[in-house]
Amino acid sequence: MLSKKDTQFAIDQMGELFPEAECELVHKNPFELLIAVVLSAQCTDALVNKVTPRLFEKYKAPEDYVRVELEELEQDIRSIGLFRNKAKNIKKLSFSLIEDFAGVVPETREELESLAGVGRKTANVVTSVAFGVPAIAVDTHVERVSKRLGICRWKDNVRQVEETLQKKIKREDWSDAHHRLIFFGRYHCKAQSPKCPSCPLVSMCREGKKRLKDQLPHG
DNA sequence: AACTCGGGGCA
DNA sequence: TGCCCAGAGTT
Repeated sequence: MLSKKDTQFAIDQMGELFPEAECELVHKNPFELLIAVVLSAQCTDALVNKVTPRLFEKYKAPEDYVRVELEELEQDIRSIGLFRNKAKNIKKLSFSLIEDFAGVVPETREELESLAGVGRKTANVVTSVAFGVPAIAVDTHVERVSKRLGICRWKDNVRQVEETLQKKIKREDWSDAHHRLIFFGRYHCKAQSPKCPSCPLVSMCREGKKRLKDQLPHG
């Protein structure tokens, strides 16, 4: 596995490659952030940002989502993938917020994870972005990059990936590191054809060296 | 552990 | 135009 020092170096390099890497969700309150992150499951933030302005104009509070007809909510988010699941989850989640949390978005990961449509990744994003609790949300980009580079082990589950990253990265750097890993994974260390030949990290990357040697797909 | 949900992006 | 992407929930 990559040492703490090498991990830090790798993440610095990602920052140089993508200086623009930062949070793409710009929502003022925790409730809107929560809805936005739930919507963003399995699709890009850019796509979510297309529907949220209209959505948040129409729905201000959990009560608004509880009251609306499911079909109407589905229509309001239909340009996003998995809109039927998401509409259902948002209605359930809003109901739970009112019933269990007095209409206020809870601040702990455990409480957030009890809400429909909120898994570990979404919960981590909400606690870190809305409540300033440092966390590294492990999405598929973060997981893939961490495994390819050898920051964590191949067989690690999401939770182990998260723990390893938090151990190897200084707490005050978690937020930056998170976004750098995501940008690097999305645009450079892509799932299908990672850009190994032009990657500043191949020399320390087990997977990169292997892909080049074995002529595995790479761009 | 595998499958499902579904539109968007890219080859 | 068809393959691949991205999380959470269900079985």
